[in-house]
Order: sequence, then structure tokens, then C-alpha cells
Amino acid sequence: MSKLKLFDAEYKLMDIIWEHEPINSTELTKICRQKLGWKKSTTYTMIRKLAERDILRNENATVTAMVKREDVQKYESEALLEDKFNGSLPAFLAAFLQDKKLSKKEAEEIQKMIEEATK
Amino acid sequence: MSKLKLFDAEYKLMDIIWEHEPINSTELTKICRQKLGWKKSTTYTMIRKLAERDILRNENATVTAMVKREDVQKYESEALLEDKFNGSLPAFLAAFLQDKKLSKKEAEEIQKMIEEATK
DNA sequence: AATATTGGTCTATTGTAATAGACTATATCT
DNA sequence: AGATATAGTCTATTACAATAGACCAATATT
Repeated sequence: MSKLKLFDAEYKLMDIIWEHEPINSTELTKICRQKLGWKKSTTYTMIRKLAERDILRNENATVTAMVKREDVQKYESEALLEDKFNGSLPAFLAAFLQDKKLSKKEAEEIQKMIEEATK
Repeated sequence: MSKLKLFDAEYKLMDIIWEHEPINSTELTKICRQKLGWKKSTTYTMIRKLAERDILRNENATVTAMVKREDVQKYESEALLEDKFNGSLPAFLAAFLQDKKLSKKEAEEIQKMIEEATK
């Protein structure tokens, strides 16, 4: 399995870590209890599993992410496109934009990115 | 749960149905056995569950989809954007296009769609 | 009439992600 | 010294999607 493939619960935890890192592990269990309703051991189990896969590190009670949020996002995006749209970005956009309006600002941002990726 | 939320195995079945519909149910079990390695009862169980949720119909041994592939694709795309990119299409594209090149043709197609969605 | 095929149902079983309880060791505070 | 908080492990348990076995009724076939 790819290092970047995260399960739902794993992603939720990483989300909190990305937002707060470096973060003390006890502090993290408290945030998880509050935001996700997780018990302490649930958080620690999760931490351990993710550490085994080198997705994060827990050293001296300090938790740090070893993968970037953008990289995971990129991986998930590609997986969706691959699975559901045969890898085609235009196909994805056709479905996504159906019955949708974009603001001028969004459109400009996007046009710029597309240009950049075509160079 | 949304009507359009399909689990992985469900999507695989629907994929086959969308390709072949309207399709005879016995025929469908055969395709599923061949393409997915499913036993007959697995396919029928799946059919029943999906029929209960009005995602397909099985009448006189003929299976037909009640939801369009594009609608499910749209739902899944929106869910990913919502969950992982805070609903922002630019954010999604930024991640997706990272280290990626687009062909001129793709770029043009996309530009056209963006324009269309801005009108 | 016997038998094979079709078209299913209903109730398990399996696999595995998600969750947590019980327990431990160490440091800190009173 | 005893109590409390910190930092964690290890082994279940739970939840639920995925899968299938056993069984049945109605046709179609020999």
C-alpha cells in the first residue's frame, strides 16, 4: 500500500496534527477527545500505527508529521480521478462543474494554474 | 446517508450495470463472476441492497440503473473537494497539478469549461 | 415425471478499520 | 510517602462493508 494512502480516521487525525504540529502527544489526545470524541488510547493507537508507516513521528512526546498535507491531497485526488474518471481531468471537471457557477476570481485563478501547467 | 453515496463494491457493480443496462440479472451475475470474482449470491445481495435504496431496479429479471453515472461522479467529486479541500476547486487543482503537465488539447478543453461555468 | 436452469432470498461468515479498556512506568506535586 | 498527571503499550471489542452458502419456487428441458 502506498505510504500516502490514509484511511478516514487517519486523515482526521493528520488534519489536526498538520494544523498544530509540532504538538505534544497529551495535548493531541485532548484535542482529539474534544474534536473527534476519541478516547486517549484511540489516539495513541492511531499515532503508533501511523508512526510505524513513517507518516508521523512521536519523539519525546512530541508529534510531527513526516508527510505533507499537499502530498496526501495530491495522492487522493489522483486516486479519485484514476478510479472514477479514468484519469481524465477534463472528465472530472465536466462532472464537477455541472450546474455550478464559478466566481470571476475563481475562474481567473484556475485559468492561471492551467496556463502554468501547460508551459 | 445520501442516495448517491456508493461504497467501493457497490460502485464496481454499478460500473458494470451502467455499461450494459438494461441487463438480465443472470447475465449480470456471470459478468460479475468473471470481472469481479463474485459468487452469484454476492451479486444478488448487492442488487437487493441497491434496489432498496432506489439506486437501481430489478424487474422481471432486468436490472436498470436509477441514478446516472455522472450524478454519482459529481457527488463523489464534491465530497472529496468538501472533505479534503474545504470545497475549493482552486485548492484542489493546485494540489492535483503539482509537478504535472497538461497537453495543449486538455488545457483548451478545460479553459472552455471554466469559461462556460463563469457565464 | 424427472431434472436442470433461472431467478432469487435469507441468514451467516469474513475481513478489517475504528475504537477503547486495562494496565504499566515514570515524573511531579502535596 | 502517597496521590496525581503524563506518556504510553497491548490486547480486545465493535461496527460494518464485503462476501457467500444453503435453500427455495417457478420454468424450461429431456
